[in-house]
Amino acid sequence: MNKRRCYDQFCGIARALDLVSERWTLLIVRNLMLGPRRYSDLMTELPGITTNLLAARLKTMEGDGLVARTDGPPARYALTALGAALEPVVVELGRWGAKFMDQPRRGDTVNPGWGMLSLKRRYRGGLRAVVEFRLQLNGGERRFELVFENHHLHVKEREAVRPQLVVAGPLEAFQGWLFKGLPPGELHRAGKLTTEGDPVVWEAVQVAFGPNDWKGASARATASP
Amino acid sequence: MNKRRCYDQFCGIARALDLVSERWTLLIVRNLMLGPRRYSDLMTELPGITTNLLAARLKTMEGDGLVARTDGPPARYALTALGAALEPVVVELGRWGAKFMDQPRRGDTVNPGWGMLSLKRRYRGGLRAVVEFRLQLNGGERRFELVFENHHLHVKEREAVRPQLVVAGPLEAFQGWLFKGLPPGELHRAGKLTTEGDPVVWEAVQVAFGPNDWKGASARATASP
DNA sequence: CAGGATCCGCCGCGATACTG
DNA sequence: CAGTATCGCGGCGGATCCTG
Repeated sequence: MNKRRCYDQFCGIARALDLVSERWTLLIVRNLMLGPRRYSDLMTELPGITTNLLAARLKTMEGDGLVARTDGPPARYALTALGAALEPVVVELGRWGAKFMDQPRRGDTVNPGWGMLSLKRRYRGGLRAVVEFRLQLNGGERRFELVFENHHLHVKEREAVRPQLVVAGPLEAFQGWLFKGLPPGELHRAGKLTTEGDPVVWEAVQVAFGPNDWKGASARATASP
Repeated sequence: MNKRRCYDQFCGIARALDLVSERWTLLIVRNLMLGPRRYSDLMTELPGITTNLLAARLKTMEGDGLVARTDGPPARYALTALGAALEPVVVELGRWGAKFMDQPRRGDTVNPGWGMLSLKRRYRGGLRAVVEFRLQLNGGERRFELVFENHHLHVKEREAVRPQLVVAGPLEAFQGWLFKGLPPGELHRAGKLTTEGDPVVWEAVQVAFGPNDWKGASARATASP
């Protein structure tokens, strides 16, 4: 018993897949990238997963050192340093998968948090700031902290600590700006984005996000002759 | 019939996993990254796969546009541009998996080609050259073409076209140099590496490969507080 | 009610045998 | 050489049941 399926190949890629290629594992990592979550949070934010699989995955991921369970109550699951180091893998998967993201298909579930995570691969670098996004959606609000470092963007779902800029508005306004390429000044139908804080940072944030590389060749893609 | 298992989430990561998360798929991509292969080549170079699964994977991957089958004889499978665009995903998986590559475990199969591919993530950039590596191993020789561009290293298993440098030696000598950090001048037990061509390029190649980031924090890793 | 555990049916997977 | 056919098992999905 308890012998897991593995490739038995002396290769980093195969070793990695031994640990993360089971179904749901990388999506759990994705969701935990926004911050620690409770079991029930993951159940609702991972549409389609079943309780037995979530429990099993969290157990093996904890055993492998990818996530740590902080005893509660309530118990929370968080990425360890090892699990967080999967971020480049997840980001590159998202970059590649963006080619197929023209439209939501019927039956697709949508989560604003996933869109926030996709900003990681669009950040062009060169900014240093802490920004908070407040997405208003039917009756609620979700707050994301964006920490821009020189070559990396951190995104967490939580209140930002001492943000230099707060951008607030309905979800549709953020979508229009970030994913449909509308200038923030022309978001009439979707409602407007309001900002509070340093206008210089606001300008820089708009510049810092590259285009959504829908189907286009990715910036780092290999040219294949 | 023919409805594949998918996550039904409007998220690039989930979309990508819908296409490549089945078992063996990314390892087929890995092996094809070295160049086109025949069915029987893949069978021998993917230890553990069974013929029914290889046939099934190649069929769905061809249907998804990841690989193209060139009618033979002999028929060959090659990555399409879409499939080749998975390279960053595979490379980042290998970077993460390198943390677990201290030693081959018993039962592990080893393939020098996988080691050559791992050089992609270790290339520090800044070089422009075409180099050929000739790995001598029990009774045979395998030749790899390394094309160094400013920010990217191409690796194919084939004779290099007009290489400025040829490095030849037993497999163990390459392993000692590239994976055990021995200076090429001190490879006495493993046999020596001989070079032919531009000595300036040879110097630059030795500098161009960063350390094998065994367990260490990767250069681009996210620092997690 | 949060946080799981248990049971069952199905299909993806692995092993082997067989075919053009 | 390049696959197809068949079969058993275990991972997975769906549902229900337990326990603080």
